[in-house]
Amino acid sequence: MPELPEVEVVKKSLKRNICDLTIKNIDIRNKFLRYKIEEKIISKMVKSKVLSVIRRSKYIIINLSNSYSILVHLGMTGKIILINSKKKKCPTSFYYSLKNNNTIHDHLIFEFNKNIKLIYNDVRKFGFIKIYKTKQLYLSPHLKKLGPEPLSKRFDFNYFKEKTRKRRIFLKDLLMDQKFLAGLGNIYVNEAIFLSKINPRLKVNNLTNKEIISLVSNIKKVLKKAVKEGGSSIKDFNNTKGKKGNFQQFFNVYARQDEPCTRSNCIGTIRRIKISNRSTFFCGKCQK
DNA sequence: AGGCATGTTACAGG
DNA sequence: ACCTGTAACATGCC
Repeated sequence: MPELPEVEVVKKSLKRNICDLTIKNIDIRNKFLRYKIEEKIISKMVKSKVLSVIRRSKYIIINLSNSYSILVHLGMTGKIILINSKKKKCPTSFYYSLKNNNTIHDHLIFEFNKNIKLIYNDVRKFGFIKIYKTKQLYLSPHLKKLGPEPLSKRFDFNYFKEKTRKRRIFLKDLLMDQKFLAGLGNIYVNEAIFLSKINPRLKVNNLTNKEIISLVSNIKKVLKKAVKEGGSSIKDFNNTKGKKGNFQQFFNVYARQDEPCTRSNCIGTIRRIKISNRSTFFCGKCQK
């Protein structure tokens, strides 16, 4: 589920649905996520109110009225599900009433007023929830070293050029590096590199100015489009209401190995290789 | 049975 | 101290 667009979609929904609500209870079903949940600390959040919900990179931050913040990362398979137990038409309530057997990966349940429940579900448990003093949040090891937001003005040609002058890694590894740019993952890196017609194994110090300009532009473009389409759903549901994203319909290369290149006028075939042990998709013809 | 999966980070070696 | 590459984490699906 979770690269920048998917996390943005979840954040938007949380913003709409839990701002101003008060936490009434926190039920810890399984404290062994990526980091062990400290029951004592998390239970201190009860009775506080949600002031705001924001996103930084692939992290969701829930700011509370008690001067603490909840930092959430969804890992590979983390999901946030919202349920309104009063509304029979609430899609997730419906889903939960049907698939009663599917709650084994519900690790945390926040109960708010107004009959709203927030469930943190995570099959692989690579995700986590941590509590920080709001003031110290950005000093946390998770947020401290992150590069700029791709959709911000800080991420531009000059930044890209400056940062890559001396580096000798593959383009794909650079874009996957959260210290260089925060929020891209395997899907959107593959897609952005395709749009710019560059070979993912090009060493970054060999990028031309033209190519850098193109990459900056296409990274922003693909992320905006993906957010607009509700993110990508590879399997299972995606947003907090159990609704799938649509961006997977717009994949040009991701998971399309052996298919003809999607670029008009290109007769190439999409290949799959490994870069740093992650699947990498590109057209051997138009991404030389 | 073994490979694969939207991610991060601890560690080793340069 | 910085840069780079590798392995590990836990679970499910082909």
